[in-house]
Amino acid sequence: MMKRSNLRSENKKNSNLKLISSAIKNISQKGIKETTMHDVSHGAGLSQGIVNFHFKSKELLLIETLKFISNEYLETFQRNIIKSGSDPRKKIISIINNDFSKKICSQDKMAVWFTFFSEVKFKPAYQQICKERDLYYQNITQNILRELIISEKNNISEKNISRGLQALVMGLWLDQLEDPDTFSRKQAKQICFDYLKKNFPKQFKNIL
Amino acid sequence: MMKRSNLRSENKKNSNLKLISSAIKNISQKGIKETTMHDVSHGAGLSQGIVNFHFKSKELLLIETLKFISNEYLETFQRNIIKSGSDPRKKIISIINNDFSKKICSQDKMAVWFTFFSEVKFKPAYQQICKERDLYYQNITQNILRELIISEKNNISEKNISRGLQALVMGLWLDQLEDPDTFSRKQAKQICFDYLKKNFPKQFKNIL
DNA sequence: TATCTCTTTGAACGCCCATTCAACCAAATT
DNA sequence: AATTTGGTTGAATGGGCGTTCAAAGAGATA
Repeated sequence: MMKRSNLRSENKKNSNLKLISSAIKNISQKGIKETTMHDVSHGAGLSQGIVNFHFKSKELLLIETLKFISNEYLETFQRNIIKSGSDPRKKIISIINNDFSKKICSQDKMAVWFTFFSEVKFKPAYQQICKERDLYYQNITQNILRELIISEKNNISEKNISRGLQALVMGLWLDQLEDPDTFSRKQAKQICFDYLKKNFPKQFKNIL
Repeated sequence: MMKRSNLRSENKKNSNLKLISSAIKNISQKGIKETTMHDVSHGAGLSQGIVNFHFKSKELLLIETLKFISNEYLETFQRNIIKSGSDPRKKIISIINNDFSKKICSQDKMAVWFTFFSEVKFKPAYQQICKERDLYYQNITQNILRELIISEKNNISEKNISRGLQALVMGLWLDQLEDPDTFSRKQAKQICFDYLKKNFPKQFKNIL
């Protein structure tokens, strides 16, 4: 089982990755529909028919591409939470820092995300991937916020505040797309921090 | 000048409107790229070449369609503010009520909005229309929030809170798309009201 | 009624692009 | 070295769709 020919499978993985990277780049510059198979394969330094060989069809390539950026997001998300220890305040701050990090909140990535979002309604496969990522985010966040609510001893709705925070992040991401000139990641973060501060004044008074 | 043949110009207007309505319906069900000229014209009860006659090209039809829903939004937005008098609290509440009204925050409309949003980066014409709408919203909202900040006597950033509120609304709209089953307009409104309450506790304590 | 103008029709055209596939090449296996 | 397996190429195919346009229809004008 573990015995796999080396060079070949490495090359295959490489080609897969190059094709997905090329897809991301092209989608971020032109959108899904004006990205052709030729664009993707040549962007990866390969030739015409290769995408169909590796992914069967354009649609399946797109699904793999969405999975890829979704996983990439979740990985840094998890890594950052683990790094921040057990203090719920630090955990939620690390989530926001991650959401507006240079790597995650770049114009290209946002363009790709929202391109896929806009198709979610018509493509069950996309919806599933997005929903999974959302649920994961929501569960983690909601647990952290629950701890904060208990410590703060206020009676706000855990569901509403976590949904609100997630929506706030998404809305600010969208600003990045619509208004790249006046958008600043720093300001976006501050807006999220203010949201936390107003909801948990005691706990965040001195650290934000 | 005012003398215009009656039946003809009426029919023309009618056809225009029918085509735009058909475009909205089709886009909300399939997205822009899978909506064909045939879909649009036949959805309007007309035939193949007619869109090109009225709008020159598919792209120009799309631009007119975006203008149409943008105007529709702005009209109810303005009407609602005027109706709510001069109390800034009532004005901001009416904005939120409008944003999550059945007419504005429907699945179809949201699907169309986000379909266009996702193309904003590649289509200057779309960006202009969206940006204009955004700026209008932002100006009005910011003025209202300024009044609230003064009354409340707190020193929060007028820019940040207005940007935050707008992002919150957009993010909640997006929930409607991604998660239509668990989304509720009532809950979305409540999340926005909570946002106001936390920022202006004195003024909203007893009315939300 | 006859003529002119505006609108509508739908077949025909041509481009674009995803997909296919025979031929080729390189790596693994024997 | 010979054979098998797997990856790559790029020309050819075929379907879909935006656009064009000649012809017809309907309203205005005289």
